Amino acid sequence: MAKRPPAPPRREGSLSRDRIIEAAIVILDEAGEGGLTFRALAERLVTGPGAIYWHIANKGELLVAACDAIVARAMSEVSGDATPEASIRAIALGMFDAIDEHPWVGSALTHAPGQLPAVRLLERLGQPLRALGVRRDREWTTVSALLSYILGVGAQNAANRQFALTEGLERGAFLASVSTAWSELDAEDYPFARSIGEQLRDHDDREDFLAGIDLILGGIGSLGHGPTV
Amino acid sequence: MAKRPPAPPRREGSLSRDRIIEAAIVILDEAGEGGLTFRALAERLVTGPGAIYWHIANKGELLVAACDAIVARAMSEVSGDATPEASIRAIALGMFDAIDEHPWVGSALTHAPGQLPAVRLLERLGQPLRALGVRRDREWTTVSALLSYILGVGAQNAANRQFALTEGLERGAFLASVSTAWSELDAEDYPFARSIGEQLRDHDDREDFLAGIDLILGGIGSLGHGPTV
DNA sequence: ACCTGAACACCGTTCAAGT
DNA sequence: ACCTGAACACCGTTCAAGT
Repeated sequence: MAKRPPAPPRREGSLSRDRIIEAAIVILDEAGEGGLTFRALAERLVTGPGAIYWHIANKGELLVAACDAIVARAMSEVSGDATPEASIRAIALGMFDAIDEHPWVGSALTHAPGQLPAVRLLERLGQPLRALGVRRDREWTTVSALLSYILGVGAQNAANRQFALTEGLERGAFLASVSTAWSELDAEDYPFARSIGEQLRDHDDREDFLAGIDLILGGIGSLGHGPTV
Repeated sequence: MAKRPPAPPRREGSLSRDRIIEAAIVILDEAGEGGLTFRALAERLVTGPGAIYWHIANKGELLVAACDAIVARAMSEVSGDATPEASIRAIALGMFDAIDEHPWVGSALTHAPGQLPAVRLLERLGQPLRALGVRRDREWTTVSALLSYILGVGAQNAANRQFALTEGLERGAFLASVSTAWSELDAEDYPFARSIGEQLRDHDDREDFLAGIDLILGGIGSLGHGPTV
């Protein structure tokens, strides 16, 4: 008689890397970075903390994997666009919106330098940059600037959200408190910060983000693309 | 007979906010973010962990204070420059170099949104931006873009260093490993990343950073400053 | 007023033991 | 092969007790 097959089909509830990552994303969305612990994860997956280590090396790898799942999804949803500039805007906005929906991705991306999630973004930005006619020897510098800007905004958005969540403020209250704090700075040492508080109070993060992208695109455009030096 | 004065002069070794911050900076420089614990700090200051809480509310405040000390120093060392563009470059480079020397500042800055350290930087950038003739209603958008870029590069540099430190690699080895990983990516899905690995391997972080600043400045310049719309 | 250090409520990670 | 859960070596923070 044949023995039981050595690898019986997993039962519905069995653990897997993907199920763990999915649960991690839910926790991160609900409770922020501080909420993701192996104990909370184990509870949600109805198992012990040790079980998770069979599928994932450590917390860092889990964060990168969760981040990558979001970035991959976001990038796959970006549709091709008419001009290279429009493509770059669309990719950047896709990432912005993904981070807006999952703030923890902003900091996770930054903490995983050179790893898959960032590479996905880099790759998507690279194609339209080539189409723009950026010189080969300036490709790295140029994508790198775009990437740094996108990650910079993302990380700050993440920090803002985290701060507001910790303090128990919503966005409006948070901005108001910062704006007030700035307006109370020393008049002699901080004239600019004092005067700009108003613009801070009712700005639009998404518009500002896009304006920054356009500044960089403007800089790329004004460089000229000829074979100079 | 007069009683002992109620507040005798502190003995040399007594604790103070400043001494704590200084010690924190030393630890952060030597051991990175992970090395800063209240126990390590207490040991260095020859006291107990509880004593520190008399002078500082919590770890977050300590990090912001340490970060602020570095930023204040860096900004005070930036000298006034001939043109607004040169000033902005000098401020940005001053910050870059400070983060290069104290990588943890890169992430600390990002995690303290709207707080004093970032405001110092914002203030310094604001003056030359006005001199550049940026329209009043675009001031926030413009400094914000510069700030996001500077913080973005800073946070990534911090992450790179942290990663290399954790992995026990120096910069060259780290770049080589990333470059190799990229060149081994799927040829169909990652043509750009594969081809750019070479430029990554021997790039200069400081030059790239400045090139990004110049792109943004170029974008600001090409906008025109007139009273349009 | 300022400091001490034990104690509390957590972490990430490991590992013998089970199935 | 995969899971369990106690145990280890840490954390940040608190607080009664000291000076």
